[in-house]
Amino acid sequence: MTQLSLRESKCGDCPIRHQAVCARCEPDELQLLEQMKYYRSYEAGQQIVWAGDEMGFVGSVVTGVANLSKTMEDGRRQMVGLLLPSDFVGRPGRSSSPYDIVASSDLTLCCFRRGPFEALVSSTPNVADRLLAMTLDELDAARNWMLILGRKTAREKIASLIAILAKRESNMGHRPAATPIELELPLTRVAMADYLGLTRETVSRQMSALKAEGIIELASARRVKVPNLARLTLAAGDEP
Amino acid sequence: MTQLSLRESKCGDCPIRHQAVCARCEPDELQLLEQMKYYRSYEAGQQIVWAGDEMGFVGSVVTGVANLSKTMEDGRRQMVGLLLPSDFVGRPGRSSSPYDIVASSDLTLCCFRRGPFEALVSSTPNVADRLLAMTLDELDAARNWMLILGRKTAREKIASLIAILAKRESNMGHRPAATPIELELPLTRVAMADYLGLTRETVSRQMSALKAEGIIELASARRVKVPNLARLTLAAGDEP
DNA sequence: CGCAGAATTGATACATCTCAAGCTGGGTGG
DNA sequence: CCACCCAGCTTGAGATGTATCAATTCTGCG
Repeated sequence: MTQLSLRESKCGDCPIRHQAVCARCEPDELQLLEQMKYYRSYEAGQQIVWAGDEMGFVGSVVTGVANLSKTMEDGRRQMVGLLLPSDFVGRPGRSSSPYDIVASSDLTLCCFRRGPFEALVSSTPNVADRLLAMTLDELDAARNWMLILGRKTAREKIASLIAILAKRESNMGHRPAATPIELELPLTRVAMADYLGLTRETVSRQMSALKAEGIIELASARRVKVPNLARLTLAAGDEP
Repeated sequence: MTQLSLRESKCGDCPIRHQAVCARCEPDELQLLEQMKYYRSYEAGQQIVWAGDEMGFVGSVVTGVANLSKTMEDGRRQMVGLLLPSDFVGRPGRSSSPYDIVASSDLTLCCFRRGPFEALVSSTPNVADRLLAMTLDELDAARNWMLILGRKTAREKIASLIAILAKRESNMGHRPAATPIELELPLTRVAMADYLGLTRETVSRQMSALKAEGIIELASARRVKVPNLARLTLAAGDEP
């Protein structure tokens, strides 16, 4: 972890430099952030914040995957946010999180103490603008997710989730559209169930069904290959 | 409509002056908005924007209720936003809406052309800040809604929706907590079904069930009385 | 009064959940 | 090196909640 902090101490080298909340910053603004920032690391499965807890910082996911979830008293849980590298954690203007935040995989956050960061947002339109744009994007994502939760079948839900991850994966590598895509699921079956409003058993069954149809291939439970993204998108109930 | 426009032409008299995107504006800023703004009126059921359409304006709901929804090719529809007075419509930085926008009731919008509004957002931190705060609130609402869609039973879903509307209603009137609340549902049964990811028949049955249990009373299909908000909240699966 | 849209109610079908058993793969200790 | 274990995953059989299909019954309104 210390190693990581050292390696990534220069914002210029940061892997999320051009997607995160700092994306539009000019060199002088970046320097302000550089002075404020510090890294935190978490292991897969580790709880970062409990719903209702005080949360003294905000930050960006640098590497790894985290998730936001809500839990009912009787234990039913719904994931409400999936945070991939460059996504923002925490809310300026509020000191506690209404969600549980958990590291789905090993995770590194680039953090800022809340007070100083809020001051920076007020004084730096390039940060405020980027934060607004990111929040609006998240709202769009949440609304697409609502369509999945409310109206799609279990099969379509699974296909939708894999398609989302596959698209993110294929954008990273700038591949041509028709190439097969391979990816490692950053979620357990239970986490997938919590994402999609299903049970673990239904997730398993639908994964097996998609595999039997040749829409996905499974090297292991977590390693998925998508030979044809268009077919997967079709199975997800989305127009290509 | 013309009458309405005239009546509401002064921002100082506007019913949503202190909740909408203009809430934090100083008098001089308000004057800028005052010059830019214009009203649009829609009748109940009227389509405001089709998904994918060009949308040259943004605005605030002044009176009435609108909804955002997504529709799949086979006709399945999921509502993804319920816009009540003071809520913001449209997204700065994007010229088309990814959602259908429909007036659920007779509706008045306070509109701004997109270009000038975006310029104003850049130059007026009081507007930008308020817009960020409103967007973050909408994101929270969307995430609560995701819990409803993904994990609640039909009965809990109906109770949740009525509770949301009842709370909004009771906040308006500043009543003491224990008073019975009466409200007019701003949605048809079909719209409720689209909100909750159910069918109209299931909505009807669960409404009847809640009525039979005395958790709600129905003067007509649309007029609901909640004798005891705590009981309704309990039926919604939320902690009081 | 009578019509049309909205809402309710009933009977049945089906997708997903629930409960219960196995399976698999990777780590650990004898 | 093998036996065991455990968490994660898969599969099966039956229960159940919601959708679907099909009548009615309301309700507001011309």
